[in-house]
Amino acid sequence: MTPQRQLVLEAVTRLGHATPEDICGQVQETARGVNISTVYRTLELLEELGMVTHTHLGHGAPTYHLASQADHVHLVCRGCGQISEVRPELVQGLVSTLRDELGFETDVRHLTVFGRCRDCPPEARESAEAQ
Amino acid sequence: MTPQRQLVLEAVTRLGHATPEDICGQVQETARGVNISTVYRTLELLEELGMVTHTHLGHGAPTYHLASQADHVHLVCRGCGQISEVRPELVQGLVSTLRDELGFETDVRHLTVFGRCRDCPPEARESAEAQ
DNA sequence: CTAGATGCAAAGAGTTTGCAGGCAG
DNA sequence: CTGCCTGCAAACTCTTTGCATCTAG
Repeated sequence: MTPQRQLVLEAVTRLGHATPEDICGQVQETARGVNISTVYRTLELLEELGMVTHTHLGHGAPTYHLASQADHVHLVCRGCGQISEVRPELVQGLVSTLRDELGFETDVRHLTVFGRCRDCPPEARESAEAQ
Repeated sequence: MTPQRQLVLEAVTRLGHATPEDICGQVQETARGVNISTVYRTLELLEELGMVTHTHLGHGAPTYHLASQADHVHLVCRGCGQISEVRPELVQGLVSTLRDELGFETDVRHLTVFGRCRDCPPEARESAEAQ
């Protein structure tokens, strides 16, 4: 566990929902010389170790979470782009169904549901282009 | 509706689950000169018109479907990379819960669930790297 | 003639890789 | 000394954009 790795882990902890670039920026506030490729390599490593996970909240870069803080499902509103985290219990039904009917084990922490939130009219044209 | 657009639409129809590059290849079997940027522009247009939709089945390029054929949910196995389509009824519970509790309208056609299929042991290291 | 559509090439994000140098065991 | 880790630069994939040309109305 080198200083750089420590810093990446701290950045993920502090930021939550952070892209590799966000993380790199945060790390560089402490250690200016750290390279983005080190961040990518470290994230890959931390993910293999099961310490962080990522999910895709739109078309751009993925976002990283501490695995221990990742126990929730993401809702992304295509109207306003708002991202909410909801209790994993809300998808327990789905998870059970998939397990019972198909033997499929869902990775709940990676699950992202796209749609439209209460405040965004169904017709509104994509303002945030969340995909 | 130009010939190129017609061809893109036909390609999406024929291929299903196709990336822009796949589609471009298919189109070029009929009209050699068609450019990938035309494919991108056309897909964007067709999507605005509600004729096609896309979803993300992994870390790479998105895949496109005819909107009329897209009424299913995708399951992606992180072990073997297999993609299955399941009846949207399996997620009705989730959709209803999100609507009733949060007023959130789920876009079922865009939903992709990652996990591990019956045949892939939970421990197996990512062989297909589907994210 | 005019507007929109196309092909091409270049630019842009995001990510990965090869390599030389550095540091710890 | 050896191996892992790092920074840097280049390469790569996927996507978008600017521009000149073409074509249908």
